[in-house]
Amino acid sequence: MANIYDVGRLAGVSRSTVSRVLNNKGEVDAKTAERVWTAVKSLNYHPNASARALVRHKTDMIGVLLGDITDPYYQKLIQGLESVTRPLNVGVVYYNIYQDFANRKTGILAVINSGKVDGLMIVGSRLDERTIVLELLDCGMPIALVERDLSGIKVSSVLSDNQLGSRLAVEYLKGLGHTRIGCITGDLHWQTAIERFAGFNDAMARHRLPLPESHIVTGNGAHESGYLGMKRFLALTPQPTAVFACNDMMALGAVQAANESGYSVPEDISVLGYDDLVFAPLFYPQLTTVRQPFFQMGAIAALALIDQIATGKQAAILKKVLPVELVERKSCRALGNV
Amino acid sequence: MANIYDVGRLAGVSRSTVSRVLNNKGEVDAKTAERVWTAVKSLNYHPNASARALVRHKTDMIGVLLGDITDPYYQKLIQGLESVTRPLNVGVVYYNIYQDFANRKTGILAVINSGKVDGLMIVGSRLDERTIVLELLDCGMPIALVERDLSGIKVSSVLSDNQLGSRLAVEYLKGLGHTRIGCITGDLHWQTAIERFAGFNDAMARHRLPLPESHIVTGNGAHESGYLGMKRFLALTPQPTAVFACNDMMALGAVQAANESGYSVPEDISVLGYDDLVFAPLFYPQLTTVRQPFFQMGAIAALALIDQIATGKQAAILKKVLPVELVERKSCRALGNV
DNA sequence: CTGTTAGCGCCTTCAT
DNA sequence: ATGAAGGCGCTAACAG
Repeated sequence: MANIYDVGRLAGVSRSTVSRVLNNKGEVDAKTAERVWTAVKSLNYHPNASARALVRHKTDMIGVLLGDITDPYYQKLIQGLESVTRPLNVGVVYYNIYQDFANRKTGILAVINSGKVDGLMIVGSRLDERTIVLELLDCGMPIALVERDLSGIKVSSVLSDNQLGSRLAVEYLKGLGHTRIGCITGDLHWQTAIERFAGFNDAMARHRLPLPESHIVTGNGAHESGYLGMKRFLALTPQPTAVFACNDMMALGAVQAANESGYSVPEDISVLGYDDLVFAPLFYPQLTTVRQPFFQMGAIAALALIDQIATGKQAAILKKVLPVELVERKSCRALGNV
Repeated sequence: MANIYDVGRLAGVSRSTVSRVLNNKGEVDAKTAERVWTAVKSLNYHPNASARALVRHKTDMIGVLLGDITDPYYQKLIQGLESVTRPLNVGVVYYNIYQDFANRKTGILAVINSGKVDGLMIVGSRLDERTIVLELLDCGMPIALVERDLSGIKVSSVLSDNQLGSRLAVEYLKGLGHTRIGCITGDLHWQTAIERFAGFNDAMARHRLPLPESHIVTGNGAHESGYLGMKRFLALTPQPTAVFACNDMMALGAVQAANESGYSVPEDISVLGYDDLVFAPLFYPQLTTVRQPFFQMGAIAALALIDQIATGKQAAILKKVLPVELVERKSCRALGNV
């Protein structure tokens, strides 16, 4: 593996000059530069990343903290964030929390303090993990939060408008003629879930739609809890005519429960999801759902983080709330001709 | 950020001693070691990764080349590989090829040559990319292949028995009484797809099941091609009574097409998938499918790679073919009482 | 058992 | 416009 010294020797210049042309810094004679480049090419030279990181105090890597990278929930978010990191040549390392933030804290701190990454993106986190996030923030490392807000703290965060999303859902369903609407919430330890549920309650009240307690099931975001929620609704008399599942995973569970019980969606009961995961349109019936702009969120957060890294630690403060939209597909139907 | 020098000063020892206790190398007086550890803790010291990598010529990072990390196809594979890397404290960086291996080659080479990773795991790759893989291999970097075999080349590779999988599928369907079985193949530029298709043909012939050309649709692994394939089968007279989709994604597409055309699965037509993706049981109907041992494959490949890294470049040669199994769920039914 | 010394490969003033 | 020299933080002989 050739190093910068070899290149210099082959090009007949000093290492400093090689470094200059490689990094486009300082004035270098065009002829010399060319000689250097040909040497670089012929030696198939690539600067050693560790050496460079050591002297620059910068690794061109960012870390991403998330629950589990294999969760479909993160698909578009990752695509969005990589869409900005790739062209900038910054690498990304994913750290799976597996919903065990507290126990993984030391590992994360080690990563941060060992200088493996220049900044950290934290996607989601439970409400009770506030202090952990604050500790991370304390390290002086640039940080960007996604789907999580830290009231009173100066930190970049990008969110989507969950309250709006739930309102759109309710209004869409109401527009279709539904009045008995059930809701399966997410895990209420999460900011996102709380906001969606609040938005739902709010919209139901505003539109004077009845909301008996039996029409609310506290889920946890998992497929099974959607399944169970739907079973409960199906046992009611009268049944809700529509179910708002606070994420797509639960919506799938709900659809499965309905099917198994001999009901079909949307003929017998409508199901509305939230997130618009990649597979939402691949399902039968294709899921009508509230689309969260994951791709943008990932991209914006990455941009904010990289900007902080470039300009100095935790300099740029931004709170960005993105709008959401309802994507109409096939899992809800208009009432009226029942 | 404290460095090794600070620790030494606080503990009243030289940096070498600190290094020794940190790395458990050489004999160190227990008392001294303790003083060092307390200094380490009180300073919240973590060795700088870049400096360490520079002198050790080892980053404790491995790279993973795959199509797109957000593809559900990789879920369990990643879980498996991380299950071995995490306890060993080796980091992993994912490089998405996005089916554009050739154009990303230079980027990959840069990563390799800049010493960002100690080894490379390559998951899949098209047949015509053989030379690219060979080039990568030429870099002298430890490499492990997954779902790809390089005939005549010394390289670790872990595969699953695709031929067996297809045979199991055919035999299962035959056991259920099906004789008219359609097949939607994957993209035949991929080793995996070729093997599955070969296995299917083979098993059909061995069991003397009729296989008119119309019962074979060349797909590409995507949802839509499963959809299209099913539409073609549905247009046939007589229709196949069962469809073997060579991956779950296409199986979903096939189910959707059937549903849309007013047929239901498995009552009117059976659908059998391949892969057993995480969402296979979350679907309605729950997908009967051939399970590939992704988790194990990822783990074994990671182990092989790490072993190569530890013992020396490209030392261990291994070719491991893992068995597959058929997971019976709800998308196929027995014929007979039609 | 512990300290001294010499780099790992690169970037960056400071001279020239 | 270019070279010389020092140092980023750490590990690994080599002395003692």
